Amino acid sequence: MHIVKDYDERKAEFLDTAMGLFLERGYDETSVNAIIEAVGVSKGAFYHYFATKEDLLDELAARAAEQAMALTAPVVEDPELSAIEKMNGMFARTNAFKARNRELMVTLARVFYSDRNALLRARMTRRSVEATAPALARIFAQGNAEGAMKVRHPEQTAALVLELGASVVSGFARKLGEIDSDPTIADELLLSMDVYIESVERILGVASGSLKLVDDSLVSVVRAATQTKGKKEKKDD
Amino acid sequence: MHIVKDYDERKAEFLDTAMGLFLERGYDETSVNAIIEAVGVSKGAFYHYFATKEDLLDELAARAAEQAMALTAPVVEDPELSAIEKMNGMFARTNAFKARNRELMVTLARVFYSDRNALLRARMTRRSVEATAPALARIFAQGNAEGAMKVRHPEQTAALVLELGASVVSGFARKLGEIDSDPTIADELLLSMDVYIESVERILGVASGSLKLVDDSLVSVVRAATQTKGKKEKKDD
DNA sequence: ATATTACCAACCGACGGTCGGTACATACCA
DNA sequence: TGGTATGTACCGACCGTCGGTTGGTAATAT
Repeated sequence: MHIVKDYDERKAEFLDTAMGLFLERGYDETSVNAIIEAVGVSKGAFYHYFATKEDLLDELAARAAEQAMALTAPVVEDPELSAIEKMNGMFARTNAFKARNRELMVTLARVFYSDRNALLRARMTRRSVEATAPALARIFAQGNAEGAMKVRHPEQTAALVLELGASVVSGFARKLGEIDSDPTIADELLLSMDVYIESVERILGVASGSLKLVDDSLVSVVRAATQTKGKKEKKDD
Repeated sequence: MHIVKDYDERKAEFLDTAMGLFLERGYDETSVNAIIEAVGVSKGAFYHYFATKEDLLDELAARAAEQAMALTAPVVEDPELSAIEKMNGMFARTNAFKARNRELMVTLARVFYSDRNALLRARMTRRSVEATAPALARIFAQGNAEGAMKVRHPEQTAALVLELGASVVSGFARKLGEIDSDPTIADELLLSMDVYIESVERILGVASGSLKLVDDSLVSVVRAATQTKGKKEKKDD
C-alpha cells in the first residue's frame, strides 16, 4: 500500500497530528513512531518532511506565532486607534479567541504547566515574542507621542512585557495543575492576573485602570479550567 | 575493583560532575553514561543515588537555589536595613558573587542561552523563585510600611519580579550567544539591564533611580563575556 | 554470622535517525 | 497511445545510543 498526497497537505497533516500529540502527552513523551502511526505513514515519510524531530517542533512554533500575529494584526494596523485602545483591542481579540477555543486553551495550559514541555514552551514563547515585539514597540512609541505612555526604550520594554506575560501564564498554568479541587483557586488566578496588569500599567507609565486586559470571557475560561481540573480526580496514569 | 565512599561525599561527587557536564553540553546531550564515566563508577552506582536522571536535575536545582538563598540571607535578615537598602544589598551581594566567579557565570550564561537547556533552566528558575519569593515579599511589605514602596500584593509581585528577572537574564544570555564579534553588544546588554531596573522601580512604586541593581563588577563580567565570545570565532563543533 | 549498604556490569525495550529501495506522478518521445 | 525516463513521495528493516532494570558481589556495620 502506498498513499501519495500533496506535499503541503501531508506536511500540514504531520504538523496538526504532532501538535495534538504534543499537547496531549508532551514533546519528549511523544515519539516519532507515535506520530507516524497516528498519521498512518512510514518513518521514511516523516524524515522526508522534517530533518529532525526538533525541526518539526520549530515549524510548529513558527506557525503558532504567525497565527497569533494574524489574530491581532487588524487592530495593530488600524490608524484610527490610540495606543491604549490598540493594546486593549489586542487583548480583547486574544481573549475572545481563548473563549472561542476553550478546550484548546485548557489543553494548552497543560503544556505550560509541566516542566516536561519546557522545550516546547521555550520555543513557542521565543517565537511569539520575536514576532510580536516590534508591533508592540510601535504601539509604545505611539503611546509616548500621544502622551498616554512614558516608555523610554520601546523595543526593550516590549520584549520585557511579553516575556513577563509568558512568565505569568506559566505560573498561572502551574497553579491550575497543582490544585486538586480548590474552588478558591480561580480567584487567586485572577488576582495574579490583576497584579500583572497593574505591573504593566506601571511599567508603561499609563494611568491606573486604563488597561483592560481581562474580560468576562477570559474569566469564564479560567473557571472552566479549574472546574475541569477539579472534577477529574486522578484519571491520569 | 570496588571503591567505597561515604554517601554524602559520593553524592556530591555525582552532583558536581553532572553540573559540570550539563553546563558544558546541556542536559539532554549529557547521558547518564557520560556522567558515570566521568565519576568513574558503574551505572548501578548512579541509580543507587538517584531514582532517575531528572531526579538528579531536581537536586541540582534545589542545591543551587539553597546556595543563592544563603548568599543573601545576612542582608535580608538584618533588622537595621530599610527595604530599599535590603534590595540593593541583595543585588550587590549577588553581583559580587558573579564578579568573583566570572568564568562560572559566563558558562552559566550558556545554559540560559540555548533552548537545549530549557528543562534545566525551567527547573532552576522555578526553584529559586520559590525559595526567594517569600523573603522578597517580606521586603516589599516592609517597604510599604516605610512608605518607600507601593506594592499592593507583595507575594504575587515578588514572584512576578523574580520571574521577570529570569526572563531578562534569559534574553540577555541569548544576545551573548547570538553575537559573533560585535563590540557594541555590551552596551546593548546594559541598556536591557537598565530597562529591567526601571521597570522594577515602577512596579514597586519606588522613586526612580533608588534601585542600584548594577555595579561596576557586573559590568566587567558582561564585558568579559562579550570579549570571550568575540575572541573564539568558531571553536565549537 | 548476618544484615545492610555501596557498588558492579550485563542486559532490556524504546528511542531518534539512516538507508537502500519501491510505488507513483509527470514529462518526453515514439 | 503506449513506452520509458526522471524526480519525488514513501517504505520498513536496521543502527547506535539512550534511560533504566536486574541479579549479583564486595565492603561495612551489628
